[in-house]
Amino acid sequence: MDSTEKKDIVSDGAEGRYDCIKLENQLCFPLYVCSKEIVRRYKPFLDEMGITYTQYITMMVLWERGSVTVSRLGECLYLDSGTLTPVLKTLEAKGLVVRKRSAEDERSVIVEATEAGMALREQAVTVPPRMGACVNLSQEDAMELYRILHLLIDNIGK
Amino acid sequence: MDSTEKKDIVSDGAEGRYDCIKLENQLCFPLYVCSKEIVRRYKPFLDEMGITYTQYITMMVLWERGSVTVSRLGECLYLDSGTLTPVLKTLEAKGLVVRKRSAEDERSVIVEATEAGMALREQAVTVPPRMGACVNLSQEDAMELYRILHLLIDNIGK
DNA sequence: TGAAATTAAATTGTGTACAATCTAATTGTA
DNA sequence: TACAATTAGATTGTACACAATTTAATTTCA
Repeated sequence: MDSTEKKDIVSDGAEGRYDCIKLENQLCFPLYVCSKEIVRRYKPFLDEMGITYTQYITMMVLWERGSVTVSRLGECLYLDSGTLTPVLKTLEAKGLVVRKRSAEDERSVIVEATEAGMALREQAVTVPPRMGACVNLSQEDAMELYRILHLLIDNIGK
Repeated sequence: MDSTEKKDIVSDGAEGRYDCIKLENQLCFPLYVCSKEIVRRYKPFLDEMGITYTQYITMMVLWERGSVTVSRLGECLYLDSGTLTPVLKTLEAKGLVVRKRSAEDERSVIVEATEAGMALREQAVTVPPRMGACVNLSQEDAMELYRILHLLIDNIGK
């Protein structure tokens, strides 16, 4: 059984030819699934805050940096204006951010958190501990994952 | 400098309180970025085939399994009918798949690749080698990443 | 057996993502 | 200094992704 199985893997040319496009042999697919599913897990916590995941990471940048231009925001989040413009309009409609044209360069739009936006930070700090429990990776695996993902991001950026 | 820096990290209470919601301390964010950016890298290759990433992974399941129901497809791809129905209609319009109601259970819809859909497999096998070059991870890191992502998927599924 | 519960897809509505294009402001340079 | 090139955002169009709801078929079980 062992030897025939081994033989199969090597000799089965018909199977081997398409191995590289099997779902289970992809690296991209589990990446895509993990991203999607973890964002989905965030939803109940973010619902409490009345924002979506994209809005959440946008607020993270504003909490950390105060005010930033749309283009800087795009660099931080790997998103373009086609995505950010509607997200920022939504956040503005919710009263969490304000947008204003830069005085020095009228092309740029400066975004910053309002008082309500900054206040949301207090609810936000309760999210990671609760998420961590549900991700449930060992410290070593989490660090390894972190390291490799950032390596990958650097490589993709070329 | 070293000691003051160390002291800062420990003593700066104002910063420390919000560390957990800094973008750089997230695990989910690089996951989200990697997924997005890698899918974007696939685009030129998939454009040659005339399909999108979601359509590509759908075809992978069909190439591998022959015919499957929409719900089985959803289990494989972690997608629901709200996403799959329009994707499958598009693939059908392109002549790559056919959909038919199951005879045994009229609720189920069976999807399978057409001849044109199966033929596309020949172009598909050229994609992973070309993508691999652009991802550029060591064999060890790729395997580690694969392992941890699947661990994560298992954990999230609870 | 027949009504209630369950299941499978489809539909609807909201919110991203991103390519491509457009407009307006700024910069570079001949 | 005009004018071409660049840059910043916004807009448009296409394609997911998912929650919630709906419809139709099948199962359960009182």
